[in-house]
Order: sequence, then structure tokens, then C-alpha cells
Amino acid sequence: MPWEKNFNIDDALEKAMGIFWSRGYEATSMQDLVHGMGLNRGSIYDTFESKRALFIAALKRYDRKCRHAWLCDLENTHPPRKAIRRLFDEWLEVISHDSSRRGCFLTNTALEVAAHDDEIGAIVAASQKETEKFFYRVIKAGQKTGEIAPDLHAKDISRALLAALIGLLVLARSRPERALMRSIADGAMAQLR
Amino acid sequence: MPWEKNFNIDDALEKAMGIFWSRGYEATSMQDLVHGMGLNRGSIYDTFESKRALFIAALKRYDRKCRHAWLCDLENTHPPRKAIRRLFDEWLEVISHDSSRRGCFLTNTALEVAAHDDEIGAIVAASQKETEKFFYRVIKAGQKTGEIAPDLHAKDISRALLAALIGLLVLARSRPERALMRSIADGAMAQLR
DNA sequence: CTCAGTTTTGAATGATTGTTCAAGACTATC
DNA sequence: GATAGTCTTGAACAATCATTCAAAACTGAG
Repeated sequence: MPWEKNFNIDDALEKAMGIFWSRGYEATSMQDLVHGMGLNRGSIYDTFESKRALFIAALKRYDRKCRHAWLCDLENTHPPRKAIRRLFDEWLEVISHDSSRRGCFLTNTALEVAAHDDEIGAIVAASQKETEKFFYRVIKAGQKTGEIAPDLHAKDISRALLAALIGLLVLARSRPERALMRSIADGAMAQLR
Repeated sequence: MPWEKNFNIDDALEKAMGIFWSRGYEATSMQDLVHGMGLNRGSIYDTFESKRALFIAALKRYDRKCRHAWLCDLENTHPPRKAIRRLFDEWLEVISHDSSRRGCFLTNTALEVAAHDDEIGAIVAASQKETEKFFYRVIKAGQKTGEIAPDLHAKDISRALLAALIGLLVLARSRPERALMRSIADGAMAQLR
């Protein structure tokens, strides 16, 4: 039918996400996107407005489908301490199998664009806040079940874990050495004592 | 004299460093550099070869004059625990007075270019390794003087501190909230118990 | 005062940037 | 089978990109 696009918008966005994720915003050209998404220039502009709007859509998709969905799953299907342990362990696994060193799309964006673009900055900041809150909720839950020492200041620890996680994700791009990253994950977990 | 440049190369490099630092590599155009360095295009190319070579020179300058010199000073003029405390505290001070949110040039570069450019990646990785070693040496020294518990695994802690510091420097660009950053600094210090 | 050697200058290079748009392809409805 | 309405296509847009280069400006040496 001529009034239905003959490509799947969500598939296209998924591809765009992958391209921006590994190359960043500035270093990705529309030519890269045309080639990587398998669409024509016009179709991309018709569907996504502009490069920046496409980037924002891709970033939001990552935040929703990768970060948020994953954290929800961890929180719902594991006991508190194990949820945090798995968060770090699964990142370690992903990083050590990712030869292209793409790291975390949101964290990459935090440094490349967030400081210069308020709208994108707000998305990144909100995502980081939610991750901090994930840690906070899980720590509180762990303190109720007795898995985590009740005298720990949940707010401070959740922030320390967030910083450790982000540090890990930066090092994943510049020094993806398994031993280094394992030390960091272990160090983060040790703060839950 | 015609065989002496009538501008100071080091001053020019300092200015270039500031521009790349706050805008990043890709988002900085030669036009920005011409304007910001106060030099003509030709003079820049004559002196620094290319945009990429200028960026590398600026990055090395930052590593030497900012990171390395500062860590040496901290290590030499303060007792171990206080050296680390001051490292975090002084970053906090810098960050909270930096309205342009430039963060740390090396950390910004780690995410923007290091993963795609081997030469730049090597500079960033080396700098991160040296910072890790700084922590390691200071922790070891602190264990000798008794300021830091001798049963702590210095290597793991130094890596945990590196991750916390980098996490802090990322958040400085996306969520420069004083309370958040203080929590992280305190959390890092708490690991030295 | 001329010459040699270097720097400075700004215009011009071709390539690539993000974006637009008119023409062509398509199909459900009449 | 003609019409209407949407999507696809690829060429073309002006702007900007990093880079080059020949001419002008300069100054110490002869």
C-alpha cells in the first residue's frame, strides 16, 4: 500500500542506534546513516525530521529498551545483592565480547553532547538519576531482607555505585582489560558490606 | 626577526587546548581554532601540521601540565591520605566553578576519540594507567605510615579510586550537582578504611 | 640598499556536511 | 482504467569542512 512505509520504522531506528552508539554524534554523517540503515536520504528525513532528532530518538530508544528494561528485569528477578552483582557482571561480559568498544551509548553521549545540548543533556541526566535510584531501591530492599548492612547510608552508596559503574563504562572504551574491570566491579560490590 | 615566529607557540597551544577541551575534537572546526588562537590558518598549519596533530599536541600538553604536574605536586607535598582527599576536593572545587562544564580533557577524549584512534587511545590509556599508579603508590605509602589499613589490597583499591574519579568527571559534565559529587568523593575516601 | 630566508596573509581548493525537492513508483478507491 | 494520495528515489542545494599555496610583509646579513 502506498500509504504504508515499506520499511519497519523500529528496525530502522535500531540500526541508527547502533551506528550512533559506536561512532558518536558528530563523527556520524548522514551518509553513514543512509548506508547503515539501508534507507534513502529522503525517507530518513521524511520519517525522522533531522539528524539530531534521529539521534534523540535513538538515544531514547536505548534508554528505554536497553537501560530501563534491563534494570527492571534485574530488580524484579533477583534478590537485592545479586541484582547489583549481576548488573556489573553482565556489563563485564558484554564489554569483553565487544571488539568495537562501543561501551554504553548514554555514557558516551554524556561526554560528547550532553554538556552542549540541553535537551540531550536532560535525557542523559534523567537516565543517570534513574540508575542511581535503581541502586537506592535495591540497597534499601537489601537492608530490609538483611542482605545488606543496615547502617550503610543508602543514598551515598547508590551514588558511589553509579560513579563506579560510569567509571567502568569509560574504561571499557579506553582500557578494556578484563582484570581492571573485574577489580572495579569487585570494589563496587565491596562497598555493600 | 623574520626567522622567529611573532607569536608564542606555547601560548597558542594553550589556547588550542582550551578550545578542544570544551568543545571536543569533532565539534571544533579549524575556523574555531583560527578565531580562538588568534592566528591565521596558514600559521597554524605551518606550526602544527594538521588539526589532528594539533589536537594530539594539546592533549599531551594537558596530560603533562595539568594531570602529571598536579599529581606530582599532590604526592610530594601532602601525606598519603590527604593527597587523595585533596585530589577529589580540588576537582570538586574546579567543577563547581566551571560554568562551561568542560570536565577533564583526557576523560572527555577517552569517550569521544580514544576508541576510534589508536594513537590518541594510547595517550589516554597511558594517562589513566599513570593515575592508577599514583593511587597505588600513595596507598602503599599510607600503609607504611599507618594512615591506611595495611590489609587493604592496594591494587584493587587504586583501581576502584580511578573508576570513582572518572565517574565523577563524567557526572561533572552531565549532572554537576555539588551534593552528588561530594557523595562520590566521600564514598571513594571511605574505601581507604 | 639589496638580498636571502622566514613568516604571515587571505583567497581558493575539492571534499563532505546536513538538508531539500521535484519527479517517479506504487496501490487502494472510484 | 483513471484518480488520488503516499512513499521512494537520487540528484542538487548551499554551507561548511580541513587543507593548500602563492603572493605580500618582514628583518637581519652582506
